[in-house]
Amino acid sequence: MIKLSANETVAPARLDVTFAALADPTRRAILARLAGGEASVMELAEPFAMTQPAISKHLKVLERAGLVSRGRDAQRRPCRLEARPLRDATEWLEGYRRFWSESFERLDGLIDELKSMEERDMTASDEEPGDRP
Amino acid sequence: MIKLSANETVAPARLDVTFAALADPTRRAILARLAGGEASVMELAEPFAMTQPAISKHLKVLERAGLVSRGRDAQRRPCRLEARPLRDATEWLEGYRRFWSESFERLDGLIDELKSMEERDMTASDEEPGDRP
DNA sequence: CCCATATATTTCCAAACAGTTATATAACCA
DNA sequence: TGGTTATATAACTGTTTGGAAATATATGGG
Repeated sequence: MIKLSANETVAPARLDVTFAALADPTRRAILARLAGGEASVMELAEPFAMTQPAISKHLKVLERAGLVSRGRDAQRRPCRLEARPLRDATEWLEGYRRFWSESFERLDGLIDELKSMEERDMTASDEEPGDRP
Repeated sequence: MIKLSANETVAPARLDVTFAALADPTRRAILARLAGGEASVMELAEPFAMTQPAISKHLKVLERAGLVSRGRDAQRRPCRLEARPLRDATEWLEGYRRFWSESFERLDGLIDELKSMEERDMTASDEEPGDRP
């Protein structure tokens, strides 16, 4: 099993907003776009058949979820990907890896070993009862 | 980068319902409970300050998302965890690993190598433009 | 058959959501 | 200053969601 110590858990409310933010294809596409670098609201809105205020709303959702941060460049408010909540979500999902990974034992062993090599800076927080398998 | 071939992508609509299902703490707690084995609706409802129909609704959401399947045991409808959508969600998130994993290169190399050892049986499907970073 | 148990369905409500249009703010430029 | 561009906010609308309450269905046991 992947061992996640107490201070590596994520507040359930944050997972709520993270998963909710990811549950929309427009927002996932925005994240995908931002994975290629910063972009302005206009640039982000361009591929979509949607008005600019709608995109601004989506960005606010992403911002509230901590998935996007914004700067200031003249009248532009460039958006940047903030992947930290994605890591938290991934780690929550990793708790279920054994249910679908056939070579879970080996894979987990290696991931676990490598995890310990990374420096981690997670904030401690509580978890609803049994939110971890 | 983690290489995901075309037939390993997941239909965006499925990610929609998967992430939406995961965006609720009650449903995540139900999944956590099912990670310990099958359970009836009554057993699942017991820890919550919520009526049985509410739990049945949550189960229907999880079922529509493919996260839960159900059997029949007399008047009980035991629920079982189906982790396949969790794998799909995890794999989508893996596409962003390089944005938060410091030792991404090494870790990715190993995961990728191990991935190729697992037998995969994914259905081919399209993806919205740019839904992958 | 009647009854109890387990679960599902229906109806209703309030809140949240995703989108629109119209308007406001903010920063630059001439 | 006034105009233009970029973005945000407001007000409105239709749809979805999470929950309660009541009722219906299904299964097994006397």
